[in-house]
Amino acid sequence: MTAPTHPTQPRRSDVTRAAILRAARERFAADGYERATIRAIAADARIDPSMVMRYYGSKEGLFAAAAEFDLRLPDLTDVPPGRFGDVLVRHFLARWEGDETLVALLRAASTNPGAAERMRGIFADQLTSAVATFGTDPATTARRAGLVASQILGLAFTRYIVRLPPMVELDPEELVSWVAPTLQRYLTGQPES
Amino acid sequence: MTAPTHPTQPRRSDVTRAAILRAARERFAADGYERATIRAIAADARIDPSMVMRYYGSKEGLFAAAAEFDLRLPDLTDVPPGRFGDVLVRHFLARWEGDETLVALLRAASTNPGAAERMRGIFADQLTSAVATFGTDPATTARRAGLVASQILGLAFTRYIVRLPPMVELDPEELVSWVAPTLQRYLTGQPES
DNA sequence: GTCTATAATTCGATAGAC
DNA sequence: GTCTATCGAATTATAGAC
Repeated sequence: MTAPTHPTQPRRSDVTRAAILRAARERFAADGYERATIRAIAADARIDPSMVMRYYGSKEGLFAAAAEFDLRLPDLTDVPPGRFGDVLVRHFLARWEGDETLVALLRAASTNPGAAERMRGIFADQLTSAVATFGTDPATTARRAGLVASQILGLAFTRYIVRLPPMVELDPEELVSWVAPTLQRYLTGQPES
Repeated sequence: MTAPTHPTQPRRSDVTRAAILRAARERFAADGYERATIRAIAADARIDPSMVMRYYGSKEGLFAAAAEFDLRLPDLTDVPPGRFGDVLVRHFLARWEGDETLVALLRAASTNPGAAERMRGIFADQLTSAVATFGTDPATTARRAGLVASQILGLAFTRYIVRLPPMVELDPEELVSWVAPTLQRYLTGQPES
């Protein structure tokens, strides 16, 4: 382990590691866990396949590193209660289109137990925490977060994975206007009698 | 091709074929397309792996046969317009829990292009037809069907695939009471202004 | 740090005996 | 119709030279 001459000067290995991670996210997002091969990822990153093993130990290890993800949910305490749904849909749409990591995680979660576990962690921890910040009955917090997750993941699944034509063609503003009321009710409403 | 002595007496091969299909649905539902192997399916069905190839030609052919699915959507013309959402959620929940074929299709659709194509067919054809039976503006029919699909598939994805705890623990009646109004608005409502 | 060579599996698919 | 034997390809992972 030789220290770099300057802390701001990345070592060569850091550049390689970053290139591997970027290629891995692309492949996992496009092909899913099983079909994405270390060889293909290495080819994309223009490095030798053995480097992937050297840096990440195994395919599982590589996926774990590549699928690190933070929803970066906004603090809802600053948002008018009536606009929770609107803010959340917009946030998720932007987060989704700007970072393919979550698509990779979504695809992999269907077949890879580790990916499913991470998915549960992200939506059970990060989303539940965000829902808990405003004054919801604690007894219903997890349930509300789960319902929000069901609509958000269903949106992503139909739009980015299955690519259902009407869901692909909807522009973001229309999508927001349809889905925001759903999330709003899951977050602050009551089930129908 | 020798005809059976009685039409009601299935040939031996029919029994074998049915056993293969049942095992295939189980494996595809549990493991997804790539991890489900012909060898494992054959072992479950207590037959030789080569039989699978003989009857279905290839792994793709086997999946195509195993993932045949009909949503069996009820005729909505007999349903009071205000209860469309309620009827649909109940129908989907029952259909989902009673037949693992759709779970197999859902898992496989994440990574297998053919499965995704079939998924698009099912939800773009069968569901859109059902939505079109009542007097919706034809211009919005496909969109409404797509939105319904997003919530229905998100429900299935979180409950049966990722197994998000709050979504697994919700009993069917609670689920219906939360999700029915969502579908109702997607089917008959307008987006928020 | 990087690459070559290869081990060790596993899979889909085929050929052919019975 | 059923099974044995096996091919050929692809994969993850390892060992070790440079």
